[in-house]
Amino acid sequence: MGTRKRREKDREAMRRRILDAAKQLFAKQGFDNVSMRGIAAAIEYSPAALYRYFKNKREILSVLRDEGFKRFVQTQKERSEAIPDPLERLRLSGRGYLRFALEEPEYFHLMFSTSCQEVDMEGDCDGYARKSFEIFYQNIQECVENGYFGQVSVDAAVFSIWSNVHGLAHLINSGRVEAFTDSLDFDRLLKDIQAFSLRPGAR
Amino acid sequence: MGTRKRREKDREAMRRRILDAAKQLFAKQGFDNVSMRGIAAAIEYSPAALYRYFKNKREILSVLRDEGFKRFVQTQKERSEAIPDPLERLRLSGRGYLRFALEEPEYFHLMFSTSCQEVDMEGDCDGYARKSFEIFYQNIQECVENGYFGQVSVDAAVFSIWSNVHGLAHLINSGRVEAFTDSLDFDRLLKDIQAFSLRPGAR
Amino acid sequence: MGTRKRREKDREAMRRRILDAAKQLFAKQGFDNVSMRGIAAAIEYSPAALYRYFKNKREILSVLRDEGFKRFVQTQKERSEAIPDPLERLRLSGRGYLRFALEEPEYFHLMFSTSCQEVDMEGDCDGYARKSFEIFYQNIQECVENGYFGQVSVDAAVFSIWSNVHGLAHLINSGRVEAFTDSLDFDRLLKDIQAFSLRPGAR
Amino acid sequence: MGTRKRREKDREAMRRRILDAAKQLFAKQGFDNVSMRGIAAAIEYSPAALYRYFKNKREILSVLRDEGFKRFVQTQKERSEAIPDPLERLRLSGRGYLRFALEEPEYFHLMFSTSCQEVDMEGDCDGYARKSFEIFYQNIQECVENGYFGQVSVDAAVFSIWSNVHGLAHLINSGRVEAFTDSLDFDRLLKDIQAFSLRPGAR
DNA sequence: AATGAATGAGAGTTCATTCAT
DNA sequence: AATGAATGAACTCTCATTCAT
Repeated sequence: MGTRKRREKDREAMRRRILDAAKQLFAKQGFDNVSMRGIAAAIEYSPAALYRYFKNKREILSVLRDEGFKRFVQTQKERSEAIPDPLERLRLSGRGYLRFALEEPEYFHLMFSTSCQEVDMEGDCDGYARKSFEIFYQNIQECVENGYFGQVSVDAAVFSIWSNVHGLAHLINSGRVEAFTDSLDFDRLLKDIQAFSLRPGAR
Repeated sequence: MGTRKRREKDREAMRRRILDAAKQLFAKQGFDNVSMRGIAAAIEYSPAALYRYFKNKREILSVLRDEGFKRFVQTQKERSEAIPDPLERLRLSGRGYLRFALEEPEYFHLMFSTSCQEVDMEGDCDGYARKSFEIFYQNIQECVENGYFGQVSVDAAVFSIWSNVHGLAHLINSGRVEAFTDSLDFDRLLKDIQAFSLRPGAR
Repeated sequence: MGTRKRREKDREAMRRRILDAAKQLFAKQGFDNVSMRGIAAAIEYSPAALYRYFKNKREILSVLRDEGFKRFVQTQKERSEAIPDPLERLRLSGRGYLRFALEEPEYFHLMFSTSCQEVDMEGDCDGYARKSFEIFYQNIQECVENGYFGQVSVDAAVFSIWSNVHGLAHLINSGRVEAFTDSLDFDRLLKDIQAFSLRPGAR
Repeated sequence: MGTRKRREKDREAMRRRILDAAKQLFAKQGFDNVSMRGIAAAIEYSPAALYRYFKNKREILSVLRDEGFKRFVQTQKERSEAIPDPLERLRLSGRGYLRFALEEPEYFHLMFSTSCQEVDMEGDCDGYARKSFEIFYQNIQECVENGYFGQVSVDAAVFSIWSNVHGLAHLINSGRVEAFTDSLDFDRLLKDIQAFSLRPGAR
């Protein structure tokens, strides 16, 4: 029936509205400082209405984080699959990571700014995160095996490069890069940073 | 007067006790989950007593953040002043940054994980942060000028290396390094990461 | 019209299903802990559906209590009508009272444990209760007139014997008999109690 | 210090006020239908104030029940200790039970109208109840051994007589005796009822 | 200087009930 | 006839904060 489908679509749209409002608020004020009342007010519904769509406050966060990871992995995968050169793949992957962080700062915040185990990963976050990590790890491994980074353990390279891009995303999103540079050409700066952080290692 | 001095000393001691208790609790339970009651209980005073020493809860946080920055800059300065070799200085500085992040995770969180302007920087944080940045910047500049990092703009090197150590601190503190490595020798791993991230650049 | 009748029958069947579900739940969880949602879920309908059949939650309770009384009186009547010997009739009546209390504890609670006037007796409860009392009174009167209970006013015997069985029902239902006896043969105990409470009186 | 004592007295007075208000409300409206707000309103305090004196709502009930039992046992004990004749003792005890039920209907309701195990007897209720029961049991046993009640098991006599007085208290408190008798001399009626319910048994 | 008492505000959550469909 | 959506009111309980003592 058309009605049935319509219903489902409406329901999904409502969930979306709630999630979007919550996403903004969580990122802006932190999970604890956001109240169900606040979310409800943001979408101009009654607090009780939220409970028709989500079991409780925690579930909203959980779903959001899940979404974030899913979307993130998606982009990472797409970007990396086609490229044969591991170094080029790495560059793309890094740019993807950064772009995700900058374009979806709320998701990024929700995904990475709370401790890993704190909220015990109710959804598939864990799975997605691991998947994504494995792709990344493979990528680095190829580079290391090619000798591009010189004498270095895969683990060291992995966490160093991850830290690099992760930290950069963080510094940008928290306004620290802007605050401390006079550089006018932001994109140029980013490129230079990446070039530097992926510079070849001593043989 | 002796009495006067005594009074002030007592007062300072009490402030200290409160701050210490608060810091502990913040680190253990997160800022939002610490109540004034909780702090008061920890030092076995009544909640009302706290208000003789601090205007409100926010002030406690504010002072702690301020202290965090001060202490952080202090260490950074001490470590770097004596060492003539800029690269060695950089290594020390990085280790200091990391150690601070790991030993005082809540300070670190307070200082860096909240958006720059969000918490309205009541204290001198801003000044300290700038001071610290300048020292760091100088340090990198020397390295670049020495040609150690090869062809790279100072800004790019600055933010790349900062990102590196900042991101690493973050990944460790949020449990992500632990979660994704089987490495048993954590210290070894950290050393390798630093060596890699400060590897010389192509000339 | 056949349709009309069919309609009514369906409606009645639905009311029945609701009442039965409600009764079960009331007995299991207590009146206050049963929600309309709960009742609806039990019959796999939507909460809103209940309101086509009952004005509100109170009405469900009211109807149940009414039914309880009706059924109670019915049993009392049936049991007593056929038996000519008043004492034997009394025994049967007492056993009926007790059985009702034990088999339908929530009905019993609804009927007797709330103050008489408190719940404003929307239905015919009052009438039924009175009817039932009159039968009982008659019964005792005959026994007293026969001299079975010795020298005693009808009123005294009436309230004493009523108290007896009522109190016993109460003590059993609230778990107090079980809690305070080691007797294994519960039925035997009940029989002995009745025999004792209906023992003949001094001439 | 005087101050200290004063404080404690005030505190105790406040607890008393809360308990009294709660007692009335619980008895009148049932535990579930009484809100902390309601209790607070009754004593013209803020709801939050209650939590300074009691951990939560359940604790209030628990303390009240405890008090009820303590007081009840006290009277039972006092009454029965001095009297050597077991039958006379029984009469006194029964009158005490009834008087307690009528004079403190709220306590009585709280103590006996909720299921035994339902609220899992956090306080000493259980102990008091058992103590009281044992005294009563002893009393009946003596009567039975004296042959006063004729051929009957102690258990049967115990629960029969307890039921008697318990049921009577219940019927009176719920307005059912008043509703169903025209008797003008209420005290006379009670005496007759007791005389009847404690009539000697056949040898 | 320190505290016990008190409270207003607000948290998450549930419920009986209504109404458009 | 039945339902999904929605809500206002209520619940228990916690918190930061003030104030008389």
